[in-house]
Amino acid sequence: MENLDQTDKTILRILQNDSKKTAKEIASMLNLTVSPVYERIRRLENQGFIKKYVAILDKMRIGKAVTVMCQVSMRYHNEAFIDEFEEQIQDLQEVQECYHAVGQVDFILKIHVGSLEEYHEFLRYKLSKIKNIGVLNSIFLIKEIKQTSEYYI
Amino acid sequence: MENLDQTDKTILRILQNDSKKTAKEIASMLNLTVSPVYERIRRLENQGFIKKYVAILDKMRIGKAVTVMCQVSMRYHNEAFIDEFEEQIQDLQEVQECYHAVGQVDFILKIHVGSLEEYHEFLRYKLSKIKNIGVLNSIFLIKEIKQTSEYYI
DNA sequence: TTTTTTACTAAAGGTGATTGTGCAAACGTT
DNA sequence: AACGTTTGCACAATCACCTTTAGTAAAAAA
Repeated sequence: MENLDQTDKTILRILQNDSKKTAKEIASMLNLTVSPVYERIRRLENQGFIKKYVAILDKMRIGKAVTVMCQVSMRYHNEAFIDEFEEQIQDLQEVQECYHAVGQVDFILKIHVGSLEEYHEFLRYKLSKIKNIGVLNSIFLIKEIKQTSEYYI
Repeated sequence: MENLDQTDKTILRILQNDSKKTAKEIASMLNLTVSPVYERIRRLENQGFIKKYVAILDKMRIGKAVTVMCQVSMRYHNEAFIDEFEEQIQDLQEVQECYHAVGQVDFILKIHVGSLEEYHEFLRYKLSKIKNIGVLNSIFLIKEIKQTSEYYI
């Protein structure tokens, strides 16, 4: 019940790369009929293996030419400040990802903006407004070597 | 032709969060009928704004409990070594993302594995096998504050 | 004004999603 | 070995939506 067999894994691999594939197409790739494939997909959804289906946009096409990994360290590490930081990050549209890290930095943020000017404004008028930020370190990503949402299973 | 109007942007925002939404549902959200919505979606696909549709898995559910940002600097910065690195990264299943950076480090990798043990093996038997790697710095991500594939448009 | 473009509504045919039934193989138990 | 249970699959039928086409209206350009 809990485990994924090889067929499940193959279905997940296919859907991670193209969720528009029909149950029919997947079935013929697996030498099955539609219904077992359909049932498996529904089970994978209901059991939470598949979290959601999304469209992936071309970031250059929509004018997000600049990607930055922003490393943030807090000045003081008390719970209230941390909570406040995490809350405020949610509302920043430029922040696509934010993680609490362990090591040299406290947080790592992935930022998408249209230009260096926009990034400057993001830093100056949004990120810097959050209290208690100590060190702030920007690493600009100038080329995508590999970029996927797929997990290997 | 080239630009996105407000309707396009709303459609893209909806599809970035749930690509299973039907044209019918989107149409009713926008107070439109089905065909203009459908035509716009097809146009957004054909013009490359929408790159693909994917299923997003729950990484904990599929046993990828450990996420690491791995910062790599090369020993020598000649083109051949760089190209070789970029090629070999493609084949590493644990690497979900890899970017060429500018600043203190040369590359940033996002790694997903099931355990610290697995990460150790990844470093030892896969990443370290790549020639010319100098500094290698692992930052463990212990909590997702924000995690999406959506671009704000 | 005329032409062209753009975005829309409406309707219809094709296709896939969805569901139910039944079969067959595998497994566990007696 | 025989029986019951479970699991996974095939088949078929219905339903909903996708997809396309044709036609209309409004706005922009000539």
